[in-house]
Amino acid sequence: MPFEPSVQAPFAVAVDLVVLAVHRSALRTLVVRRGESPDRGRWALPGGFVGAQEDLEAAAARELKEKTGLSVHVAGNGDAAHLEQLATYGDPGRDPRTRVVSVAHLVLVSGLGESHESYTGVVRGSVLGDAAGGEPEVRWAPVDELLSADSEMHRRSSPSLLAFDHDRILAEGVDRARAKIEYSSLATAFCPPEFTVGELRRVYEAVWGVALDPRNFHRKVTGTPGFLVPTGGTTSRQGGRPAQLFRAGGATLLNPPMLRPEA
Amino acid sequence: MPFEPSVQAPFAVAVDLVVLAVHRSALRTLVVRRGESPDRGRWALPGGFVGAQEDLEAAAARELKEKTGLSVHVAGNGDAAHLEQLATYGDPGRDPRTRVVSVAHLVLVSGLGESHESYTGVVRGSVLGDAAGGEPEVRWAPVDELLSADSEMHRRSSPSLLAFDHDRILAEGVDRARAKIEYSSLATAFCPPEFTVGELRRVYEAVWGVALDPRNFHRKVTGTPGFLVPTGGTTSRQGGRPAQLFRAGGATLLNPPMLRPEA
DNA sequence: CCTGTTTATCGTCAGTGCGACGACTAGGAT
DNA sequence: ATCCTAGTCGTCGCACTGACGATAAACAGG
Repeated sequence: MPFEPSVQAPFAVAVDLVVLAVHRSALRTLVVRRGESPDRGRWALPGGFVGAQEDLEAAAARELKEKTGLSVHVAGNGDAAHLEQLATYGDPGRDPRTRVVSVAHLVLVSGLGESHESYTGVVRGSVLGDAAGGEPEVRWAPVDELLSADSEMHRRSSPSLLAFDHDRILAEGVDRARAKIEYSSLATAFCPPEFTVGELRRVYEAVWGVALDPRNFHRKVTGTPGFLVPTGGTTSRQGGRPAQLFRAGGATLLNPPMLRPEA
Repeated sequence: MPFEPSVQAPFAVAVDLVVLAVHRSALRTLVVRRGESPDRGRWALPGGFVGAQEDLEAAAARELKEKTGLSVHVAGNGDAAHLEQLATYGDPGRDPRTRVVSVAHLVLVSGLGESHESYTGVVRGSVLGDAAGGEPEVRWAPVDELLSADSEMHRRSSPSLLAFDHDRILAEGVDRARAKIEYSSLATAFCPPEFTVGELRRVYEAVWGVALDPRNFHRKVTGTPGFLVPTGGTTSRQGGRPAQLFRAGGATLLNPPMLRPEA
């Protein structure tokens, strides 16, 4: 009994965003407090419905722009964020209202400005007033909190912190980021245009949640051709001995990869 | 001007399948000849629309069952095929009829039975009669042909062999498979339940399109704990000295990975 | 039976890359 | 001056890989 294609359900198609940044040695993600009816008041990943003539990637970029003001150069090493498709979630019943198929996207933004004020400012400064009138509540939540709450949910079967199936989406987005900085130069997307080896190392440490040996890390990244190009300048914004500044090089794939400590 | 969610277009949601197998030292994919109006007569990836209350993965498994008769153990090392989500394609205009968002899936099936008859039989034997009445034309096409035709398309701007944007979907599916057998034990999904080291090596050679040193390959796979489990039996179905038979072990991630020759 | 062919399996050896860690450098703070 | 912090250069041993020799166990054909 083959499925009959002429009977088609009314599908809604949405995009959800896992926006990741490293701030104060923590991997953080952007969450918004829901003002709408299902899961009202819970935190959720930013997202929205796809327009009738809108490309999926364009919808994701538009949502990002609305929520953070950031532009994306898709797969481009420009001044903007990195955006890529993550996975699609379409369980019937994941949204109690109607059948919603949501295409999740992963966004990596530069977040090394350590001042908390200017950091949240990148969100505050550009959120357009939503239909509800007031500014939506937006937060850079440490991923650890959200995910450990998730595993705690498994133990005590308490409801998760995030609405819908957004825990799972976040977990898979974080997994993807953790895996991808291993074999690509994507970690530089978390850094400002110019950065030091130490700053890049702190990105890896925050994303992986491990400590890396500064000497071996330095040898590895400076020894991989095309990964980093020195700009000539130095900075001492971290204290200690001034460090060389680098830009991201042309290489996107790291071969051999950056090894993540196992344990 | 934020996008207004209340205005929602009529989306159709479909699944497309990149079904890969290794047969006669070639990586092949399952294509069906279209009998419907757009691109009628062209080859296309198998696929179909998602049911109103149907999960995406369930829809993919159903389509696979209808087209090949194969069952899937999702992420299970059982007797059946491997299925995983690949990516979602939603460009407006990718289907001239209506807005179709298609969730592509990757399926790896065991195909080492070298008899061509029994091999196509796995398709023939179980295709349910489609609405059109006759049996749909189904073919295991070597991936090289389809993709080289694709690159030829770029040179001479001739229309591609596959309908819609299925060249791109196939290319990304093949890329995923090529990348994934590098750091996971997924290559065993191309093999029957019991197989020899040489058979596994020929899978790698077919998927990557390279020649591997039999001695180093043997050392590598037998030296990785949890990758292969000897069953005790031997076989000489390949001619030459009889080889030990193995089953896939519990390990799913290979660490260190199987290295793909660069050049 | 002997020989060539095919495939499987075991070893050897040199080169590469990584983890562990010592040593030195160049700034700021006290 | 002395500590403290962070960056940078070296060294050593180990693990793994690539190249390749050698042996083993089947079959085909003379």
